[in-house]
Amino acid sequence: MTGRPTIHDVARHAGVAVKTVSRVLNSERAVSESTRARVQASIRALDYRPNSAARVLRKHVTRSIGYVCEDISEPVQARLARAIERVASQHESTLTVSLTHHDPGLEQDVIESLLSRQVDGLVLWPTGVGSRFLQRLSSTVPVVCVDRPIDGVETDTVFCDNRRGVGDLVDFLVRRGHRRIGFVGDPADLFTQQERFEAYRTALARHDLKDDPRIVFRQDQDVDQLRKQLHYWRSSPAPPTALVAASSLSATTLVRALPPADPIEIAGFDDFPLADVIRSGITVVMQDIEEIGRAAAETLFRRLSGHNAGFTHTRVSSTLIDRSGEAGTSSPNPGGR
Amino acid sequence: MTGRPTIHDVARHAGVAVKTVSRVLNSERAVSESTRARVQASIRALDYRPNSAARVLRKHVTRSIGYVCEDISEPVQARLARAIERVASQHESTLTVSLTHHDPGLEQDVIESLLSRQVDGLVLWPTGVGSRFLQRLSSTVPVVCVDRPIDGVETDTVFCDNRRGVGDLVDFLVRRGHRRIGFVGDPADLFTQQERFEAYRTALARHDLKDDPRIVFRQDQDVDQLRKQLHYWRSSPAPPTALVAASSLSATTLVRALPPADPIEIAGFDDFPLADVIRSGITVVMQDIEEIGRAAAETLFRRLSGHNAGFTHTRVSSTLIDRSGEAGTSSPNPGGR
DNA sequence: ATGAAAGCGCTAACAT
DNA sequence: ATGTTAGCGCTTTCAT
Repeated sequence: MTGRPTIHDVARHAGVAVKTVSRVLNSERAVSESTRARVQASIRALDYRPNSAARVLRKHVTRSIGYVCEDISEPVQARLARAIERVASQHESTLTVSLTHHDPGLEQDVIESLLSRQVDGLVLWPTGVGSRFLQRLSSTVPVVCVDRPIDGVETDTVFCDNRRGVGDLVDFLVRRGHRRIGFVGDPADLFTQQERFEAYRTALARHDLKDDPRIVFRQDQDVDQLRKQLHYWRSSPAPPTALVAASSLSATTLVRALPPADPIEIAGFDDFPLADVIRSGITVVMQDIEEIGRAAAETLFRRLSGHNAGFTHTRVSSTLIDRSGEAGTSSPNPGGR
Repeated sequence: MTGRPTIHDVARHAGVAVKTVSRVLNSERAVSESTRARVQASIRALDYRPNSAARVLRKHVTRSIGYVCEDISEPVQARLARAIERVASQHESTLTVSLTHHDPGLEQDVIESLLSRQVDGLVLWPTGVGSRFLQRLSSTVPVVCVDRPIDGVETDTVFCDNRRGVGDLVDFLVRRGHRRIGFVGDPADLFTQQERFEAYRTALARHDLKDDPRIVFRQDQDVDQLRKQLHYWRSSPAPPTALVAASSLSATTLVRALPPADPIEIAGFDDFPLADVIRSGITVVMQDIEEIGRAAAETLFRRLSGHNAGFTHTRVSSTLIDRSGEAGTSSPNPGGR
C-alpha cells in the first residue's frame, strides 16, 4: 500500500476505463480531445505519477541507461558523464552511474546489478580486461565502449584520435625548432598509452628524427622519480629539449618535477586546469569530451531504436591549443577551478 | 517475451515451488540446506537474474537513490558523486545522477522523473530556489541537501563549515603579517558566498581590522573585470596586501588576472589543481568532500532504515593547507590532472 | 519446511 | 473512440 494514486484512481476520478488513461499517458491517438483533457485534469488533481516499475514489467524498457566508469572524480570521466546525461535526458532516460575503481571484478558486479535492473544499454569505460562474462555481455544489452576497448571483445566504440593528437603535438614541437623530443607517459600497458607512444614514434620518423628509448619515460607518474629522470637527462650527452607528455597526469607531474625556469618545452595530451597560465602556458591537444560523450550516447540510442547493423567505431579528433605565443591571457580557459 | 529465465523456470528446473525460490533469493530462513543448494545450482545453471521491476512492484523499494546536482563536470560535484556512490553500493543500491544545469524548472523535472522511478531517496545539491513542489518533496521521499539549503524548505543537510574555513584563512593571513585583507568572491546571492563573506567580516573584527567595502569584489568572475579592479586597488591610497578568494573559481580567476610577480598574497576557499605549484603554492582551506558525500549518503540511508527523528544538520569542517613555506614540493597534491 | 493463489500497477491484445 | 481481460515476474498471504 503506497498511498500513491494508481491508474485506477485516475480512471475512476475521470469516469473512464483504465485503458483510456493509459492511452493518454502514452500519447496514443485513439482518444478524443475532450476525454483526454478530462483525464489530464484528473491526473493533475490527484497528483498522479505513473509507477515506472509496473510499466517496466510490461514493456521491458526502463528508459534508463548505465554509465560504468572507473572513477567519476576524474575530470574526463565526469565531463563524459555530463555529456551522456544530456543525451539521455533528451531521450527521456535517466543515467545510472556505477564505478569500477579499476577493478575487473567490481566491473562485473556493477554491470550485473545494472542488468538485473534492466538498463536499456550501457556506456562502458572498461577496465580493459576481457572475460567470458564481458564476451557475452554485448549480446545481452547494447554496449558502447569509450576511451578503450575490452580486450578480445568487439562492441561499438567511441575513442579519441590518439594518433592524430600526438602527431599534432610532435609537429608543433618540430615547428618550434626541436629535434630532440622525449616522451613522458603512463605505464605502457594502457591502451591509450600504447596508441600515443606508437604515434609518437611514427611522428618522429615522419620528421626524420631518431627514436631514442633513452629519452622515453613510461611508468607510474611519481614526482621524485621523474625529477631523477630529468636530472639524468640533463647530464646526458644529448638531452631532450622538448617533451611530449602523453596524459594530463604526466604533464602535471612534469610541471611539479621541473624547476620553474627550466627551459625545456612541454606539450601535452589532454588539456588541464591552469595549463593556460602555468609555465607561461602549456600547449596541449584537447580532447573533445563533449563530442565523445554525445557520440557514445547517440550510438547507444541508435541501437535502442532498432539499428542493428555491424559495430561502429568512432574516432573523435582533438584540437591543438597553441599556447606558445605569450603569457596566457587569450587562450581558452580549461575550466580550471 | 524477454527470453530471460524467470523464477518459474528456476522452480521447474529445481523441482520446487516458486515461493521456495523466492525464499532462497531473499535469504529467508525457512528453507532446508539441501533445497537451498539445489535452487542455487539451478539459478547458476540458468544464469538467472531476478527481474528488479517485478520485485519493485511488490516491495515498493528500488534500492536506488538519486543524486541531483547542477553540473557533474564540476570537480566538487563529481567527487561528491563518487563518495555517494561508494556508500550506495555498500547498501546494494545504485546511484542515478540527474543534472539541473542551475535551472529550477529543470530541477523539478528531473526530480519528478526520479520520483516516478521511485528512487528510495535523494541527495540534492539544490539550485536554492524554493517552490511549492520542493516544499512537499521531503514528505514524499527522504531528501538530504548538500552545499546549500532550499530556500524556505527544511530537510536534512550536510554542508561544509564555511565560517570556520574562512576564519582559518583570515587568521592565516593575519599571522603572515597582513592588516589590509580584501575579499574576492562570487555573486553575493549564493548561500555559500553569503556565509563566507559574513565569516570574513567576523574574522576581521576579531582581529580589530577595519571592514572596508572598497576592497571587496563580489560578482561573476571575469578575468578582465578583476584585472581592472586590481589595477584600481593598486592605485588607491590603502591597497590590500592580501586577498581571501572565496571559491576556487575566484582563486583561479585571480591567478589569471595577476601578473606573475605581483606580491599580493592569496588564500583561497577550496583547493584546486596545481594550487601547490602556482605562484609558489597558494594556501587554501580544503573541503573534505569525501566526508560530505559520505555523511549525506549515510544520513539518507539512516532515514531509509526507519530513522524518523527530526532533521539533522551536519557541518563538515575543512582543513587549512599552509603552502606559504616554499615552492611546492611537499604539500598535498590536489589531484591536478 | 514447502506450496497455491492472489495481486502489486501497468499495457497488449482483443473486444465493442 | 473506448472498454475488458489477461498477464508481465515477483512477493505476500494463507494453507498444508
